[in-house]
Amino acid sequence: MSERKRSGKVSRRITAEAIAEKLGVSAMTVSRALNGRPNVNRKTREKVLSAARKYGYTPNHIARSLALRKTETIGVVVPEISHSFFPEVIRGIEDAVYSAGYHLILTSTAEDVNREQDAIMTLQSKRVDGLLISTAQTVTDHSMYEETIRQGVPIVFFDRVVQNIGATCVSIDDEDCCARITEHMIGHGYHSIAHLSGPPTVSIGKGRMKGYKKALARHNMKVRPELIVQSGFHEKGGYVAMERLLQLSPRERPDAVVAVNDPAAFGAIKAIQEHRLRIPQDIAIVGMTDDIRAELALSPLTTIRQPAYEIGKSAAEALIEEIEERAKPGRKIIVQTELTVRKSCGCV
Amino acid sequence: MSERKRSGKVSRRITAEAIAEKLGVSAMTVSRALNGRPNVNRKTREKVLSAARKYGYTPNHIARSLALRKTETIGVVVPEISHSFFPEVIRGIEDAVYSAGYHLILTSTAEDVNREQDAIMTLQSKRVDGLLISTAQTVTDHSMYEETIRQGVPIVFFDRVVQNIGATCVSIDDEDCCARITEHMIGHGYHSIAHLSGPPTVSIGKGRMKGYKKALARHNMKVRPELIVQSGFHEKGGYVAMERLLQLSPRERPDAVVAVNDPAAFGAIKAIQEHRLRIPQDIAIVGMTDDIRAELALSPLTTIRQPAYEIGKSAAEALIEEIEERAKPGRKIIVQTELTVRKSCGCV
DNA sequence: CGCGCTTGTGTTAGCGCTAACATATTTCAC
DNA sequence: GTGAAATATGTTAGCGCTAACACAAGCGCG
Repeated sequence: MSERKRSGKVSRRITAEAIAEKLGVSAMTVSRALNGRPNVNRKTREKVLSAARKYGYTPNHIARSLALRKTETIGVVVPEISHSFFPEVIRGIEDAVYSAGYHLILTSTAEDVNREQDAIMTLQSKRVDGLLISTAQTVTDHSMYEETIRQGVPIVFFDRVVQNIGATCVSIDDEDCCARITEHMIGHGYHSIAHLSGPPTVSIGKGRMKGYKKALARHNMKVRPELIVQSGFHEKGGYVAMERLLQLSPRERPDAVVAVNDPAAFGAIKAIQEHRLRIPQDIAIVGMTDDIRAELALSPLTTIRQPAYEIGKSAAEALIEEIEERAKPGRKIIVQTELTVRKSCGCV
Repeated sequence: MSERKRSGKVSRRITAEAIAEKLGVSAMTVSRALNGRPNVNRKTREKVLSAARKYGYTPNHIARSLALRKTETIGVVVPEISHSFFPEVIRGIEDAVYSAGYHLILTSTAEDVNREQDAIMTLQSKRVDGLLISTAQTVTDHSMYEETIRQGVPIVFFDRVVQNIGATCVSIDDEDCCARITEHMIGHGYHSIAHLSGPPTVSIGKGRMKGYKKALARHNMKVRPELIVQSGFHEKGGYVAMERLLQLSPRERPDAVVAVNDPAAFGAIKAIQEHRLRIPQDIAIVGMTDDIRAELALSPLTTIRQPAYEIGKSAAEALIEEIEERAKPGRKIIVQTELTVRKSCGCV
């Protein structure tokens, strides 16, 4: 029990062992008292607790994690944090995680595959007990996810999910959503409905495209390939894609647009307005997500409300269940959505 | 070197020591090779690296942290994550932290003092190397911050800062900002300018109030107490506060409103519209923050752009400098702002 | 009154890593 | 070729905690 420290910088922090020494008990007794384990005399426990308070003891979670081989921390990997969707998801995650006594290491990948790989690696180094991932747009190789799971670290995907590798996925039913909102447009009597689509590499992009086509098919409407333009998930892409649609001759031009999400819709709205067309009279448009800006838009955007908070919360809860082995991985959890009708679709 | 594990659950993960054994070298050599330290034979280093790759070795950062007494992790405490300001700040933090090789544990307090205390405690338990804090609205007792600093954990406050306890603060010049935008209103010729104020317990609330009064004073305008209503930082408070102002008799009623931030302004706008008053003709209004919704509002909101990303980035950079002892704590870092003129003030 | 049982506590060792020191090997000047 | 410096590697111990086992004392019970 050497009193020397190796580095000059002496840690001011008191350890459980130091408290033990002061009280003339063993470190183990202190540990037991502090963690509320049984088999500690009431008197002893009180002595320990009051000493801990007195000396400002903060348990060293790092040492604890090393000894117990668990960190009570989960890693979150999101593609971005700027827009309203992910913060809201994170809020849901935070709440669930907090009440289960876990913590949250947040990494964002800026939609970059390399950064995502990097993030997953370092989160593993930090020995997170599990991972919550929404994939970057360009990810196509899933081997790292599989490897992570094989190493015993459960993953729950949310929103942008990866099916078929045995991990639990939490998302909305993209296909159904998009079909519903497309049918809403069909119900309005539009007959030339365009789709600004997401990248086909991402589950959401694929699912929504499928829903769009399905809705058309159900009403015997032809899919016109020139009316499907890939916009991606961001405003800028929506703008560019819409510009492209507006180049079509007036006869070919769509009278309605189903955008893959709200930000893309905002971009499209900007393009439509620049062409001095009216929404919804000249071109109606709807989005999906319910971005906080949707209500404020010049022509308030009809959209599918995607309950970001609930997605985050259920994903976190599912992950913690799997970490604590109270549930098996590989579940599909669908979060309910609802159509939020405003004006951009042509309703009142 | 017992081969038995205590728990049934055997860790599949390979350790540096296991690699050492396989290669017939010592654990130390492996450690040196992996960490790029000098004094390792080139051949040996390559052997180690390729073995590490081959066996899928992930360094155990927990053990490393324990040995080195540093975690390369910083704790972030924010009051909320839903609105556009904090996500943007976090993005700035994330970028700075990522490029310095640190990581980020995020906690949000929901504006609750107890949750904040709790968060700081557990972050300390996790032995974060430093803390980035934006205080909850209701915090008045600063002893925990001081205690944390005394324990050797640097804190950098951002946005909602705590002065005079020796910690570095990163914020905008609240007083100056609010004075500028108030003077902008005075320049428009409004002579009955109200202020929706933040809570006086928070640096921002105090500073902006001061700026508002200063601007009036500079132009020999009287401060009329009935025109100062506390709204807090959120939409709802803005709405309620504005309702109160609208109860005033037409003679006393303000012709312009300076809101403490954009969300409060949005609440106020809602109240104004419900009273069928026009913005800016009947009542002009300005905010501060530049919320993403500001541009989209019916009468696009004139505001002071508060560079959230830069605030996050400089705060994180400052903290890391202090952690690495390249800078001393107690600095005041002011981030520049700019007036963003739109329509709600009466311009154009 | 000796047996097992419960309760309280201590001891030992190990989680996986790395600093500091110790030792072996090579390099090279003169 | 010899001593000193430079390079490469090993050994020991410790970061702060806790599981597993060991042990001591007090308990009731037939």
